[in-house]
Amino acid sequence: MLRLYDTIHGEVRDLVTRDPGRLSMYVCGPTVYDLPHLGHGRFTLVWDVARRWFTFRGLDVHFVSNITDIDDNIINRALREGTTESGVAQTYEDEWWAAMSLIGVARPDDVPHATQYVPEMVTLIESFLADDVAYVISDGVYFDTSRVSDYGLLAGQALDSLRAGARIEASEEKRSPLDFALWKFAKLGEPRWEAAFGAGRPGWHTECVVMSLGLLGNGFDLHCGGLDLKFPHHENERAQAVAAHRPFAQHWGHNGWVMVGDEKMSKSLGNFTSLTDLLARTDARAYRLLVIRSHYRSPIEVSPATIADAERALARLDSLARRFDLPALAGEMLVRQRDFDFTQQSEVLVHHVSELLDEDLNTPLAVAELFDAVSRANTLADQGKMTEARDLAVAVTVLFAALGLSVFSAVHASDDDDQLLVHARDQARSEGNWAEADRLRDELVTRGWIVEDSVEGTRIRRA
RNA sequence: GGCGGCGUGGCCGAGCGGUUAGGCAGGGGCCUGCAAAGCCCCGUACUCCGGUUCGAAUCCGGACGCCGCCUCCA
Repeated sequence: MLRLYDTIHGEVRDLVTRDPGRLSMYVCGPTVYDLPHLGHGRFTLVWDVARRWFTFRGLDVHFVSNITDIDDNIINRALREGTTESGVAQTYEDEWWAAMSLIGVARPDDVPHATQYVPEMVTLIESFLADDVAYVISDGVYFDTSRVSDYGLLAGQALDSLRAGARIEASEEKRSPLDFALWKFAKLGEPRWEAAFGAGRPGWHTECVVMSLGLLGNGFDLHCGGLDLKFPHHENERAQAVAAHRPFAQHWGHNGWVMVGDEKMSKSLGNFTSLTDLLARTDARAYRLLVIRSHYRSPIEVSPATIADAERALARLDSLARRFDLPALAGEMLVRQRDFDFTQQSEVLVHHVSELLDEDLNTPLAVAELFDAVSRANTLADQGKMTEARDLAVAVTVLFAALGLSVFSAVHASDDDDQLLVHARDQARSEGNWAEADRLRDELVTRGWIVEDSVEGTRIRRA
């Protein structure tokens, strides 16, 4: 049984699915008004890993993640740059998918865009107004949080204590500081959708509840996002579902922050690194390895040092693939356990790792187990037990692939001149002409290769 | 003010009462023509103070320090 920490209950619980064998999963996606940063990178990696693991274990996962393509930040950016909102959204959505592709995050099964769901949102807001769960003030339509008796469930706080701590908001018209905008009336020149209660645009919290329920239906299984969405975003989604008398997500997952030094990386602190920048100068797999080396609910430290550490660890995995000449797995492809035949020894490894990952996605322990298996595979190979060694190495790469980490021999295309040098070196070595062999190695190194000898002859890979 | 989390060896990072986490870096050795890759050995950590226990990094109490949420944020 797969188990996962649930935010509402505050404990690891069985991940019970609405339909046997099928998992419906919604992850709050980005608002596309800027380049993705490392925090986006982490949450997409964490839930991509979850999706992949659940899939590996045999679940038929329906994975939905939205794009918020209308929002104040988008409007502001369009104003500042003298372009259109849709232009801004398109630009940064393109950047988003480019980064996702580089980082190996598989495309969701459905990618709803907020602007495509406005009529459904209007209908929902109308029903709230009819039920007096929502009210209109000068700048928009607001949700009356006092109408949801268990408001604060996700935050683990009662309405009263939340209200006591709430800071003063700009609008004095709101019945409570906690009430949130369902709809913002359009000011002059702003994008607008017509509605009986006044032309405008939807609020963020309304978008996600409409899209998740719209695509996954009542009582879908799992709703995920970064820890900072727990409150108020997810709470407000939930409140709307409650007010609409629709069963909502049965299980909630939240991932931890990306830290810079001792501070959370965030837009408001301005201490963020764009994912796009990182990927331009680093093997994207290193970031995935860095992410899965710690638990998804823990904060992670991202710095040049921790990235470099992960890159070197990755090199160890790649050298295993190189040693056994293993094919690359993962990428867009989601691997499934049932598609592989494991030998008895490998089966033991798969079993151990599965136990760790099935229990709240304990990727750090799983990774430790896998690195341990790397050593064992190399030891077996050193002892000449190549068949056993290779079986274990294959299992390691399959399991990493199940986490979306593609392990491969990073041999990039070498041109004919390089190959001539390699052959010449093999020739020199077979003749015991060490001086010439060393000279040829130096030349290959100058050309940007790392040279390794093996029983099969000289092998080169990119430095 | 309310709620939650954290403090582990040079660094990252697990651990949920007793056993080697793992990675990276460092030292020694093996292998190798020399390297590289790989293998073996080594470090003996848990903020502090009490308590429970045969035994605590792990449970309880307290202190100190740090972080986050309650506002847009992944």
